[in-house]
Amino acid sequence: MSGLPQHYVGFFELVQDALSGLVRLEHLHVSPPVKVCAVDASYSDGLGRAGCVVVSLPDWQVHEERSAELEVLFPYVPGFLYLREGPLVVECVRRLRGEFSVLVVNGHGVAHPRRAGLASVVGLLLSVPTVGVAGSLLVGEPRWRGSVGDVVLGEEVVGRCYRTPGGREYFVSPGHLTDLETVDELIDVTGTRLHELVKLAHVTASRRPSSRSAGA
DNA sequence: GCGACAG
DNA sequence: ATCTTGTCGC
Repeated sequence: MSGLPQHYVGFFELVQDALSGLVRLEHLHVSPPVKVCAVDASYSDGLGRAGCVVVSLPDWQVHEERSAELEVLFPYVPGFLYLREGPLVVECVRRLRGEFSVLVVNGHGVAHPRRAGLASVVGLLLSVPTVGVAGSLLVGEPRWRGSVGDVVLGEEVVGRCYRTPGGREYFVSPGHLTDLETVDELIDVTGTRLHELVKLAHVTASRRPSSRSAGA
């Protein structure tokens, strides 16, 4: 019922533990104007498709879009999203030709049971700065201070949270080569619309690839 | 044993 | 995530 062979779960946990030991949370200064890349995945039948989009801030101009399709081999299991979406995301971002400062991943970074969510794993494998943006918490609890706040895990602040005018809540955590301050700076630039970057990536991931990919 | 649980 | 009609609101 778990969706993953029981005896493999422990192994995948070890892999994730090893990866989390390689995660480096260091400051990446983000100030406008800056190009960021957002990535997300979509599914149809047994096919998965990731889409990524490079957007400049604060003008929100789209500079490049790319996508990648792969057969889906893993089910979704909380805590193991990297097995399902990691390959898709990595392949998609690798197809980008242009540059970007930070990769925004739909999922958690270090706000994870083993401190290595999809955003962290992808950042490690691609050696690029990443942050994770999620619509709900996997672990930890929010400490609201108005429309923004901290995501606390034990005694440690592992991320930030913010509430949109519409009441939606989002949780942001560093993935790799970024830190809480980077997250704050990103939220400063995008306001309460950081998740809209992921939304753009989702549109790209949902759109079937045109004969030849688009770029700048 | 029971509930929680990114996408 | 994804499958879908109706419905609420600017």
